[in-house]
Amino acid sequence: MTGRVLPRRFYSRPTIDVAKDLLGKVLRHGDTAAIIVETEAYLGRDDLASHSARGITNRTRVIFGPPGHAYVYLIYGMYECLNIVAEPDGVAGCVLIRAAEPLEGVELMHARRPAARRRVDLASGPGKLTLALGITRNLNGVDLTKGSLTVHDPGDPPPAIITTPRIGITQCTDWPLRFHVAGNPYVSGLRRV
DNA sequence: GGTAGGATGGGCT
DNA sequence: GCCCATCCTACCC
Repeated sequence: MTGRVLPRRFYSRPTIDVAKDLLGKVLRHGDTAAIIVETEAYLGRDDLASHSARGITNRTRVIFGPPGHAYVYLIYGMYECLNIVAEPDGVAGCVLIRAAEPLEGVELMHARRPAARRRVDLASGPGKLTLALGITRNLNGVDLTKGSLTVHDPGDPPPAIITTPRIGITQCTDWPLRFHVAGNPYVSGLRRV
């Protein structure tokens, strides 16, 4: 496999630190794997753009739970987004996985995403990424330190990180909580020539 | 090359 | 009933 599975303590830290440190790590699900190249931090309480801003509900319960678990939700009635819960148990905070570079199971990803003509488009967005890796809402709440959905540390040196405001939100639009690998062609929203 | 609009369903007021 | 952490297509330069 691609390095050791990230331990619980990796996730039991400030959400922003987890969001940055997830860049370059390998996300695995079933027969597919991809290198995380773009993330966004969603904080608790004062972050009105986060689902947890309004407190614990049936949907947001996972975000307040123990770190290292998956929060998967449906967006716009058609797509699913993968988040990874951070902060100690009882504290809200999660990291949206926005884009990844396909590593294994590329043929399977193309079959799941026929609209993607090129490899760089397979997982270059939060909805695309879950489709390519076959991640759905039935993985909501699963433990990422064991099971079919895991994150691994390939042991590479930390990448150079660019920080920008988050994308696609209507609240807290200026907060610098989006992170991506500098110069990486697999991030979302790039113009293709 | 660029963009406007539609698909589609769950969560919350 | 309205909002939404999105993506794709059609259409227009």
